[in-house]
Amino acid sequence: MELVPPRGTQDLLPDRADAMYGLYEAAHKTAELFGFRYVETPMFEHTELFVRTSGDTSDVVTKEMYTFEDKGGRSLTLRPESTASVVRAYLTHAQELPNPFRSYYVGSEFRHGRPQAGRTREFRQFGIEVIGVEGAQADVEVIVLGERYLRERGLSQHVLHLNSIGDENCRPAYRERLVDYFDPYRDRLDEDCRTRLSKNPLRVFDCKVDGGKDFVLAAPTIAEHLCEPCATHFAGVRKGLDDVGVPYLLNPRLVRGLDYYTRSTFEWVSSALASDQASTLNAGGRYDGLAEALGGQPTPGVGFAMGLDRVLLALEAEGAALPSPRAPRCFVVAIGPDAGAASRYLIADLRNEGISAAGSYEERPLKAQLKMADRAGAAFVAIVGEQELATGTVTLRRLVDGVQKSVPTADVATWLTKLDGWVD
RNA sequence: GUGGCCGUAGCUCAAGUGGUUAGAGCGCCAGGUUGUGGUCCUGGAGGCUGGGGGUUCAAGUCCCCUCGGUCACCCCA
Repeated sequence: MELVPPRGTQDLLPDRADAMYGLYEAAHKTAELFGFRYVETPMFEHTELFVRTSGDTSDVVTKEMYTFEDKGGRSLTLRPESTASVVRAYLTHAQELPNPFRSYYVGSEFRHGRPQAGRTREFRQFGIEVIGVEGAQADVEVIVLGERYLRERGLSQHVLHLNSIGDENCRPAYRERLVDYFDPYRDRLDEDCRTRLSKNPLRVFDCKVDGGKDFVLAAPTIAEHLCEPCATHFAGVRKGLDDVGVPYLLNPRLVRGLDYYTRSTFEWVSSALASDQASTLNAGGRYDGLAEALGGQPTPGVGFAMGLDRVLLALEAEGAALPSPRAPRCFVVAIGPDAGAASRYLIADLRNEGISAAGSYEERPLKAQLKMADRAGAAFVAIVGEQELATGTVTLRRLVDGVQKSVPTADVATWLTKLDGWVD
Protein backbone atom coordinates (compact mmCIF):
# COMPACT_ATOMS: atom_id res chain seq x y z
CA MET A 1 0.00 0.00 0.00
CA GLU A 2 1.44 3.32 -1.06
CA LEU A 3 1.06 5.76 1.81
CA VAL A 4 1.47 8.93 -0.18
CA PRO A 5 -1.67 10.71 -1.36
CA PRO A 6 -2.59 10.80 -5.07
CA ARG A 7 -0.58 13.05 -7.30
CA GLY A 8 -1.43 16.69 -7.03
CA THR A 9 -3.18 16.35 -3.68
CA GLN A 10 -1.81 17.08 -0.25
CA ASP A 11 -2.48 16.37 3.40
CA LEU A 12 -2.93 19.50 5.44
CA LEU A 13 -1.78 18.70 8.97
CA PRO A 14 -1.80 20.78 12.17
CA ASP A 15 -0.48 24.30 11.95
CA ARG A 16 -0.71 24.37 8.16
CA ALA A 17 -4.25 23.02 8.28
CA ASP A 18 -5.00 25.62 10.95
CA ALA A 19 -3.69 28.30 8.62
CA MET A 20 -6.02 27.10 5.86
CA TYR A 21 -8.87 26.90 8.33
CA GLY A 22 -8.11 30.49 9.27
CA LEU A 23 -8.40 31.51 5.63
CA TYR A 24 -11.77 29.76 5.41
CA GLU A 25 -12.95 31.44 8.56
CA ALA A 26 -11.82 34.84 7.32
CA ALA A 27 -13.64 34.20 4.03
CA HIS A 28 -16.87 33.56 5.93
CA LYS A 29 -16.36 36.67 8.05
CA THR A 30 -15.55 39.00 5.18
CA ALA A 31 -18.36 37.73 2.96
CA GLU A 32 -20.89 37.94 5.78
CA LEU A 33 -19.71 41.43 6.59
CA PHE A 34 -20.72 42.42 3.06
CA GLY A 35 -24.10 40.72 3.38
CA PHE A 36 -23.25 37.71 1.25
CA ARG A 37 -24.89 34.35 1.92
CA TYR A 38 -23.11 31.05 2.11
CA VAL A 39 -23.92 28.36 -0.46
CA GLU A 40 -22.72 24.83 -1.00
CA THR A 41 -23.05 23.22 -4.39
CA PRO A 42 -22.20 19.61 -5.29
CA MET A 43 -18.59 18.51 -5.44
CA PHE A 44 -19.47 16.84 -8.74
CA GLU A 45 -21.91 17.83 -11.44
CA HIS A 46 -23.21 16.55 -14.75
CA THR A 47 -20.30 16.84 -17.15
CA GLU A 48 -22.53 18.79 -19.49
CA LEU A 49 -22.70 21.71 -17.06
CA PHE A 50 -19.02 22.45 -17.53
CA VAL A 51 -18.97 21.60 -21.21
CA ARG A 52 -21.77 24.07 -21.91
CA THR A 53 -20.36 26.86 -19.81
CA SER A 54 -16.68 26.52 -20.44
CA GLY A 55 -17.04 25.72 -24.11
CA ASP A 56 -15.05 23.31 -26.17
CA THR A 57 -12.13 25.67 -26.80
CA SER A 58 -11.21 25.72 -23.13
CA ASP A 59 -8.41 23.54 -21.86
CA VAL A 60 -10.31 23.09 -18.65
CA VAL A 61 -12.86 21.10 -20.59
CA THR A 62 -10.68 19.51 -23.21
CA LYS A 63 -8.06 18.05 -20.93
CA GLU A 64 -8.27 19.07 -17.29
CA MET A 65 -11.53 17.60 -16.04
CA TYR A 66 -11.90 14.70 -13.65
CA THR A 67 -14.69 13.01 -15.54
CA PHE A 68 -16.06 9.59 -14.67
CA GLU A 69 -19.14 7.49 -15.24
CA ASP A 70 -21.24 6.56 -12.23
CA LYS A 71 -23.03 3.25 -11.73
CA GLY A 72 -26.09 4.60 -13.48
CA GLY A 73 -24.13 5.39 -16.60
CA ARG A 74 -24.18 9.16 -16.06
CA SER A 75 -21.16 11.20 -17.02
CA LEU A 76 -20.12 13.21 -13.98
CA THR A 77 -17.24 15.59 -13.36
CA LEU A 78 -15.55 16.78 -10.19
CA ARG A 79 -16.07 20.53 -10.20
CA PRO A 80 -13.19 22.41 -11.84
CA GLU A 81 -14.77 25.69 -10.71
CA SER A 82 -17.97 26.70 -8.95
CA THR A 83 -19.42 29.65 -10.82
CA ALA A 84 -21.35 27.42 -13.20
CA SER A 85 -22.77 25.46 -10.26
CA VAL A 86 -23.85 28.55 -8.36
CA VAL A 87 -25.56 29.99 -11.43
CA ARG A 88 -27.22 26.65 -12.13
CA ALA A 89 -28.48 26.49 -8.56
CA TYR A 90 -29.65 30.07 -8.77
CA LEU A 91 -31.60 29.45 -11.96
CA THR A 92 -33.47 26.52 -10.45
CA HIS A 93 -34.36 28.43 -7.29
CA ALA A 94 -34.51 32.01 -8.51
CA GLN A 95 -38.07 32.56 -7.22
CA GLU A 96 -37.11 31.76 -3.64
CA LEU A 97 -33.88 33.74 -3.62
CA PRO A 98 -33.33 37.44 -3.04
CA ASN A 99 -32.47 39.63 -5.97
CA PRO A 100 -29.69 40.37 -6.36
CA PHE A 101 -28.39 37.17 -4.90
CA ARG A 102 -25.10 37.82 -3.12
CA SER A 103 -23.53 34.44 -2.53
CA TYR A 104 -20.20 32.98 -1.58
CA TYR A 105 -18.61 29.57 -1.29
CA VAL A 106 -15.48 27.97 0.04
CA GLY A 107 -14.11 24.60 -0.92
CA SER A 108 -12.06 22.33 -3.13
CA GLU A 109 -11.95 22.37 -6.91
CA PHE A 110 -10.32 19.77 -9.14
CA ARG A 111 -8.31 20.09 -12.32
CA HIS A 112 -6.16 17.42 -13.84
CA GLY A 113 -3.12 19.41 -14.93
CA ARG A 114 0.52 18.66 -14.29
CA PRO A 115 1.17 19.70 -10.68
CA GLN A 116 3.48 22.56 -9.87
CA ALA A 117 3.99 24.85 -6.90
CA GLY A 118 0.74 26.78 -6.49
CA ARG A 119 -1.13 24.57 -8.92
CA THR A 120 -2.29 21.26 -7.58
CA ARG A 121 -5.01 18.92 -8.81
CA GLU A 122 -7.11 19.61 -5.76
CA PHE A 123 -7.04 23.24 -4.72
CA ARG A 124 -9.17 25.44 -2.52
CA GLN A 125 -11.14 28.46 -3.55
CA PHE A 126 -13.09 31.22 -1.88
CA GLY A 127 -15.51 32.58 -4.42
CA ILE A 128 -18.26 35.15 -4.43
CA GLU A 129 -21.00 35.72 -6.98
CA VAL A 130 -23.49 38.56 -7.29
CA ILE A 131 -26.27 37.30 -9.52
CA GLY A 132 -29.05 39.37 -11.00
CA VAL A 133 -27.57 42.86 -11.31
CA GLU A 134 -26.02 44.48 -14.29
CA GLY A 135 -24.88 47.73 -12.69
CA ALA A 136 -21.25 48.66 -12.26
CA GLN A 137 -21.68 49.06 -8.53
CA ALA A 138 -21.91 45.29 -8.18
CA ASP A 139 -18.56 44.88 -9.92
CA VAL A 140 -17.11 47.51 -7.62
CA GLU A 141 -18.34 45.75 -4.50
CA VAL A 142 -16.97 42.41 -5.63
CA ILE A 143 -13.57 44.00 -6.18
CA VAL A 144 -13.67 45.91 -2.91
CA LEU A 145 -14.46 42.68 -1.07
CA GLY A 146 -11.59 40.86 -2.73
CA GLU A 147 -9.15 43.66 -2.05
CA ARG A 148 -10.20 43.86 1.56
CA TYR A 149 -9.80 40.15 2.08
CA LEU A 150 -6.26 40.12 0.71
CA ARG A 151 -5.25 43.22 2.64
CA GLU A 152 -6.69 42.03 5.94
CA ARG A 153 -4.81 38.74 5.63
CA GLY A 154 -1.62 40.79 5.71
CA LEU A 155 -0.75 40.79 2.02
CA SER A 156 0.55 43.91 0.34
CA GLN A 157 2.56 42.83 -2.68
CA HIS A 158 -0.26 42.39 -5.13
CA VAL A 159 -1.62 44.48 -7.96
CA LEU A 160 -5.17 44.63 -9.26
CA HIS A 161 -5.36 44.37 -13.04
CA LEU A 162 -8.55 45.63 -14.62
CA ASN A 163 -10.06 45.54 -18.08
CA SER A 164 -13.32 45.36 -19.93
CA ILE A 165 -13.76 42.86 -22.73
CA GLY A 166 -17.06 44.18 -24.03
CA ASP A 167 -20.14 42.13 -24.74
CA GLU A 168 -21.89 40.32 -27.58
CA ASN A 169 -22.62 43.67 -29.25
CA CYS A 170 -19.12 45.08 -29.51
CA ARG A 171 -16.78 42.14 -29.14
CA PRO A 172 -17.54 40.39 -32.47
CA ALA A 173 -16.68 43.56 -34.42
CA TYR A 174 -13.54 44.02 -32.38
CA ARG A 175 -12.59 40.42 -32.95
CA GLU A 176 -12.81 40.88 -36.68
CA ARG A 177 -10.84 44.04 -36.42
CA LEU A 178 -8.17 42.18 -34.49
CA VAL A 179 -8.02 39.30 -36.93
CA ASP A 180 -7.64 41.77 -39.79
CA TYR A 181 -4.92 43.56 -37.90
CA PHE A 182 -2.92 40.42 -37.24
CA ASP A 183 -3.37 39.00 -40.72
CA PRO A 184 -0.27 40.68 -42.22
CA TYR A 185 1.78 39.49 -39.23
CA ARG A 186 0.60 35.91 -39.50
CA ASP A 187 4.05 34.62 -40.36
CA ARG A 188 5.56 36.29 -37.33
CA LEU A 189 3.20 34.55 -34.92
CA ASP A 190 4.12 31.15 -33.58
CA GLU A 191 1.96 28.16 -34.28
CA ASP A 192 0.14 28.33 -30.99
CA CYS A 193 -0.83 31.95 -31.48
CA ARG A 194 -2.11 31.30 -34.98
CA THR A 195 -4.45 28.74 -33.45
CA ARG A 196 -5.61 31.33 -30.96
CA LEU A 197 -6.14 33.83 -33.73
CA SER A 198 -8.74 31.60 -35.30
CA LYS A 199 -10.31 30.28 -32.10
CA ASN A 200 -10.18 33.26 -29.76
CA PRO A 201 -8.11 36.14 -31.13
CA LEU A 202 -8.16 38.12 -27.89
CA ARG A 203 -6.00 35.48 -26.32
CA VAL A 204 -3.07 36.32 -28.57
CA PHE A 205 -2.43 39.04 -26.01
CA ASP A 206 -1.46 36.69 -23.23
CA CYS A 207 0.77 34.56 -25.40
CA LYS A 208 4.18 33.94 -23.82
CA VAL A 209 6.04 33.87 -27.13
CA ASP A 210 4.49 36.76 -29.01
CA GLY A 211 2.87 38.75 -26.22
CA GLY A 212 5.76 41.19 -26.02
CA LYS A 213 6.31 41.77 -29.74
CA ASP A 214 5.85 45.33 -30.87
CA PHE A 215 3.09 44.61 -33.34
CA VAL A 216 1.15 42.80 -30.62
CA LEU A 217 1.60 45.69 -28.20
CA ALA A 218 0.49 48.09 -30.94
CA ALA A 219 -2.61 46.09 -31.75
CA PRO A 220 -5.97 47.78 -31.29
CA THR A 221 -7.37 47.16 -27.80
CA ILE A 222 -10.92 46.35 -26.85
CA ALA A 223 -11.06 49.43 -24.67
CA GLU A 224 -11.00 51.58 -27.80
CA HIS A 225 -13.82 49.59 -29.34
CA LEU A 226 -16.37 49.20 -26.56
CA CYS A 227 -19.95 49.94 -27.47
CA GLU A 228 -21.65 52.78 -25.64
CA PRO A 229 -23.30 50.70 -22.88
CA CYS A 230 -20.09 48.75 -22.22
CA ALA A 231 -18.01 51.93 -22.15
CA THR A 232 -20.45 53.49 -19.70
CA HIS A 233 -20.36 50.39 -17.53
CA PHE A 234 -16.58 50.31 -17.53
CA ALA A 235 -16.39 53.98 -16.66
CA GLY A 236 -18.77 53.30 -13.79
CA VAL A 237 -16.54 50.54 -12.45
CA ARG A 238 -13.47 52.75 -12.63
CA LYS A 239 -15.21 55.67 -10.97
CA GLY A 240 -16.54 53.41 -8.25
CA LEU A 241 -13.04 52.13 -7.51
CA ASP A 242 -11.62 55.64 -7.57
CA ASP A 243 -14.30 56.80 -5.15
CA VAL A 244 -13.39 54.17 -2.57
CA GLY A 245 -9.69 54.49 -3.19
CA VAL A 246 -8.95 51.00 -4.51
CA PRO A 247 -5.92 51.24 -6.79
CA TYR A 248 -5.87 49.31 -10.05
CA LEU A 249 -3.82 48.92 -13.16
CA LEU A 250 -5.66 49.23 -16.46
CA ASN A 251 -4.51 46.27 -18.49
CA PRO A 252 -6.07 46.26 -21.97
CA ARG A 253 -4.54 42.85 -22.60
CA LEU A 254 -6.23 41.10 -19.69
CA VAL A 255 -8.63 38.73 -21.42
CA ARG A 256 -10.61 35.61 -20.66
CA GLY A 257 -10.71 32.36 -22.52
CA LEU A 258 -14.44 31.79 -22.27
CA ASP A 259 -17.17 33.39 -24.33
CA TYR A 260 -19.70 33.93 -21.60
CA TYR A 261 -17.48 36.49 -19.90
CA THR A 262 -18.55 40.04 -20.57
CA ARG A 263 -17.39 43.50 -19.65
CA SER A 264 -15.31 43.60 -16.46
CA THR A 265 -12.38 41.28 -16.02
CA PHE A 266 -9.93 41.68 -13.19
CA GLU A 267 -7.35 39.78 -11.23
CA TRP A 268 -4.92 40.27 -8.42
CA VAL A 269 -1.37 39.26 -9.26
CA SER A 270 1.18 38.77 -6.51
CA SER A 271 4.74 39.88 -7.08
CA ALA A 272 5.83 37.86 -4.06
CA LEU A 273 5.22 34.57 -5.83
CA ALA A 274 8.14 33.76 -8.07
CA SER A 275 6.37 31.67 -10.65
CA ASP A 276 4.35 33.82 -13.00
CA GLN A 277 2.49 30.63 -13.79
CA ALA A 278 0.89 30.66 -10.38
CA SER A 279 0.99 34.25 -9.21
CA THR A 280 -2.68 35.07 -9.77
CA LEU A 281 -4.24 35.08 -6.34
CA ASN A 282 -7.75 35.91 -7.36
CA ALA A 283 -9.43 36.26 -10.72
CA GLY A 284 -12.88 37.51 -11.50
CA GLY A 285 -15.17 39.12 -13.94
CA ARG A 286 -18.65 39.62 -15.22
CA TYR A 287 -20.45 36.78 -16.92
CA ASP A 288 -23.71 38.16 -18.26
CA GLY A 289 -23.87 35.41 -20.88
CA LEU A 290 -23.51 32.43 -18.57
CA ALA A 291 -27.13 31.90 -17.56
CA GLU A 292 -28.23 31.77 -21.17
CA ALA A 293 -25.48 29.30 -21.99
CA LEU A 294 -27.18 27.04 -19.43
CA GLY A 295 -30.53 27.53 -21.13
CA GLY A 296 -31.87 29.81 -18.41
CA GLN A 297 -33.33 33.30 -18.43
CA PRO A 298 -30.75 35.96 -19.31
CA THR A 299 -29.28 36.80 -15.91
CA PRO A 300 -26.28 39.04 -15.33
CA GLY A 301 -23.65 38.12 -12.80
CA VAL A 302 -20.25 39.09 -11.51
CA GLY A 303 -17.86 37.40 -9.12
CA PHE A 304 -14.39 36.20 -8.36
CA ALA A 305 -12.61 32.98 -7.46
CA MET A 306 -9.68 33.25 -5.11
CA GLY A 307 -7.02 30.55 -4.85
CA LEU A 308 -6.58 30.04 -1.14
CA ASP A 309 -3.57 27.75 -1.50
CA ARG A 310 -1.88 30.55 -3.37
CA VAL A 311 -2.91 33.09 -0.76
CA LEU A 312 -1.19 30.90 1.81
CA LEU A 313 1.93 30.67 -0.34
CA ALA A 314 1.90 34.43 -0.82
CA LEU A 315 1.62 34.98 2.93
CA GLU A 316 4.68 32.81 3.44
CA ALA A 317 6.53 34.49 0.59
CA GLU A 318 5.84 37.94 2.00
CA GLY A 319 6.81 36.82 5.49
CA ALA A 320 3.36 37.74 6.80
CA ALA A 321 1.88 36.08 9.85
CA LEU A 322 -0.14 32.98 9.10
CA PRO A 323 -3.50 32.36 10.77
CA SER A 324 -2.84 31.01 14.25
CA PRO A 325 -2.63 27.37 15.22
CA ARG A 326 -5.60 26.10 17.21
CA ALA A 327 -3.86 24.01 19.82
CA PRO A 328 -5.57 23.47 23.18
CA ARG A 329 -5.15 26.27 25.71
CA CYS A 330 -4.72 23.91 28.61
CA PHE A 331 -3.44 20.37 29.01
CA VAL A 332 -4.49 18.84 32.30
CA VAL A 333 -1.96 16.49 33.87
CA ALA A 334 -3.07 14.02 36.50
CA ILE A 335 -0.50 12.42 38.77
CA GLY A 336 -1.35 9.34 40.74
CA PRO A 337 -4.41 7.08 40.80
CA ASP A 338 -6.56 9.52 42.78
CA ALA A 339 -6.10 12.44 40.44
CA GLY A 340 -7.77 10.91 37.40
CA ALA A 341 -11.32 11.74 38.32
CA ALA A 342 -10.41 15.23 39.53
CA SER A 343 -8.58 15.99 36.29
CA ARG A 344 -11.53 14.84 34.23
CA TYR A 345 -13.82 17.15 36.19
CA LEU A 346 -11.40 20.00 35.64
CA ILE A 347 -11.26 19.33 31.90
CA ALA A 348 -15.05 19.29 31.74
CA ASP A 349 -15.28 22.54 33.72
CA LEU A 350 -12.80 24.29 31.48
CA ARG A 351 -14.65 23.16 28.38
CA ASN A 352 -17.90 24.41 29.84
CA GLU A 353 -16.21 27.77 30.31
CA GLY A 354 -15.27 27.74 26.65
CA ILE A 355 -11.60 27.03 27.27
CA SER A 356 -10.13 24.30 25.09
CA ALA A 357 -8.68 21.58 27.28
CA ALA A 358 -7.39 18.05 26.91
CA GLY A 359 -5.54 15.46 28.97
CA SER A 360 -4.01 12.03 28.85
CA TYR A 361 -6.41 9.11 28.40
CA GLU A 362 -4.26 6.90 30.56
CA GLU A 363 -2.07 7.12 33.66
CA ARG A 364 1.43 8.14 32.75
CA PRO A 365 4.41 9.65 34.55
CA LEU A 366 4.41 13.42 35.03
CA LYS A 367 7.31 13.80 32.69
CA ALA A 368 5.56 11.92 29.92
CA GLN A 369 2.40 13.95 30.34
CA LEU A 370 4.30 17.24 30.23
CA LYS A 371 5.82 16.08 27.02
CA MET A 372 2.37 15.24 25.69
CA ALA A 373 1.28 18.76 26.59
CA ASP A 374 4.27 20.21 24.80
CA ARG A 375 3.57 18.10 21.72
CA ALA A 376 -0.07 19.03 21.75
CA GLY A 377 0.99 22.65 21.50
CA ALA A 378 -0.86 23.64 24.67
CA ALA A 379 -0.20 27.07 26.13
CA PHE A 380 -0.70 25.97 29.74
CA VAL A 381 -0.49 22.83 31.80
CA ALA A 382 -2.70 22.30 34.83
CA ILE A 383 -1.15 19.79 37.21
CA VAL A 384 -3.42 17.83 39.52
CA GLY A 385 -1.51 15.64 41.98
CA GLU A 386 -1.57 14.59 45.64
CA GLN A 387 -0.39 17.98 46.87
CA GLU A 388 -3.02 19.80 44.85
CA LEU A 389 -5.81 17.43 45.84
CA ALA A 390 -4.96 17.92 49.50
CA THR A 391 -5.17 21.70 49.25
CA GLY A 392 -7.94 22.10 46.69
CA THR A 393 -5.57 23.77 44.26
CA VAL A 394 -4.10 23.23 40.85
CA THR A 395 -0.57 24.03 39.71
CA LEU A 396 -0.74 26.08 36.54
CA ARG A 397 2.36 26.15 34.40
CA ARG A 398 2.84 28.39 31.40
CA LEU A 399 4.82 26.34 28.95
CA VAL A 400 6.46 29.10 27.01
CA ASP A 401 8.60 30.16 30.00
CA GLY A 402 7.84 27.67 32.76
CA VAL A 403 6.27 30.23 35.10
CA GLN A 404 4.07 28.40 37.64
CA LYS A 405 1.30 29.40 39.99
CA SER A 406 -0.70 27.56 42.55
CA VAL A 407 -4.32 28.59 42.19
CA PRO A 408 -7.57 27.36 43.76
CA THR A 409 -9.26 24.78 41.53
CA ALA A 410 -12.31 27.00 41.18
CA ASP A 411 -10.19 29.84 39.76
CA VAL A 412 -8.36 27.93 37.05
CA ALA A 413 -10.66 29.08 34.26
CA THR A 414 -10.24 32.70 35.33
CA TRP A 415 -6.48 32.41 35.37
CA LEU A 416 -6.45 30.83 31.93
CA THR A 417 -8.42 33.69 30.45
CA LYS A 418 -6.24 36.31 32.14
CA LEU A 419 -3.52 37.80 30.04
CA ASP A 420 -1.84 39.61 32.94
CA GLY A 421 -0.81 38.37 36.32
CA TRP A 422 1.82 35.95 35.07
CA VAL A 423 4.72 38.30 35.43
CA ASP A 424 5.91 37.67 39.00
C1' G B 1 -1.15 17.20 -21.81
C1' U B 2 4.52 18.62 -23.74
C1' G B 3 9.78 19.38 -22.42
C1' G B 4 14.22 20.09 -18.81
C1' C B 5 16.23 18.91 -13.93
C1' C B 6 15.89 15.83 -9.59
C1' G B 7 14.62 11.38 -6.17
C1' U B 8 19.83 8.30 -0.30
C1' A B 9 16.99 7.75 7.50
C1' G B 10 11.05 11.59 9.68
C1' C B 11 13.92 16.45 7.74
C1' U B 12 18.48 18.82 5.40
C1' C B 13 22.43 16.56 3.03
C1' A B 14 27.44 13.16 2.49
C1' A B 15 29.25 8.73 0.04
C1' G B 16 36.75 10.61 -6.14
C1' U B 17 36.42 7.97 -12.72
C1' G B 18 30.88 1.50 -10.49
C1' G B 19 34.42 -1.69 -5.55
C1' U B 20 33.58 -4.90 1.43
C1' U B 21 28.89 -4.16 6.83
C1' A B 22 25.56 3.46 2.89
C1' G B 23 27.42 8.15 6.90
C1' A B 24 26.57 13.11 9.51
C1' G B 25 23.57 17.00 11.71
C1' C B 26 18.74 17.87 13.29
C1' G B 27 14.49 15.15 14.83
C1' C B 28 12.60 10.58 17.36
C1' C B 29 12.92 6.90 21.66
C1' A B 30 15.18 5.62 26.47
C1' G B 31 18.13 6.75 30.72
C1' G B 32 20.60 10.61 33.85
C1' U B 33 15.98 13.11 37.04
C1' U B 34 9.62 7.97 40.83
C1' G B 35 6.48 16.14 41.02
C1' U B 36 8.21 19.22 35.89
C1' G B 37 8.08 19.61 28.99
C1' G B 38 11.28 22.65 25.95
C1' U B 39 17.80 23.37 27.53
C1' C B 40 22.24 19.87 28.99
C1' C B 41 24.83 14.82 29.27
C1' U B 42 24.81 9.46 27.86
C1' G B 43 22.92 5.57 25.05
C1' G B 44 19.54 3.50 21.32
C1' A B 45 16.27 2.67 17.28
C1' G B 46 15.66 4.05 12.36
C1' G B 47 17.57 2.68 5.06
C1' C B 48 15.64 -3.85 0.34
C1' U B 49 19.33 4.31 -1.71
C1' G B 50 11.01 5.95 -4.67
C1' G B 51 9.47 1.13 -7.39
C1' G B 52 10.52 -2.50 -11.42
C1' G B 53 13.73 -4.38 -15.15
C1' G B 54 18.61 -4.46 -17.56
C1' U B 55 24.28 -4.09 -18.19
C1' U B 56 28.40 -5.98 -14.95
C1' C B 57 32.45 -10.43 -11.21
C1' A B 58 30.32 -6.05 -8.63
C1' A B 59 25.13 -0.70 -9.15
C1' G B 60 23.20 4.57 -4.45
C1' U B 61 26.52 5.42 -8.86
C1' C B 62 25.50 3.30 -15.86
C1' C B 63 20.86 2.22 -19.32
C1' C B 64 15.35 1.58 -19.94
C1' C B 65 10.43 1.79 -17.89
C1' U B 66 7.34 3.53 -14.06
C1' C B 67 5.86 6.54 -9.83
C1' G B 68 6.74 11.12 -7.36
C1' G B 69 8.80 16.16 -6.81
C1' U B 70 10.36 20.60 -9.24
C1' C B 71 10.92 24.21 -13.18
C1' A B 72 9.55 25.99 -18.07
C1' C B 73 5.15 25.53 -21.29
C1' C B 74 -0.27 24.66 -22.45
C1' C B 75 -3.82 26.60 -19.38
C1' C B 76 -5.52 28.54 -15.11
C1' A B 77 -7.07 30.00 -8.98
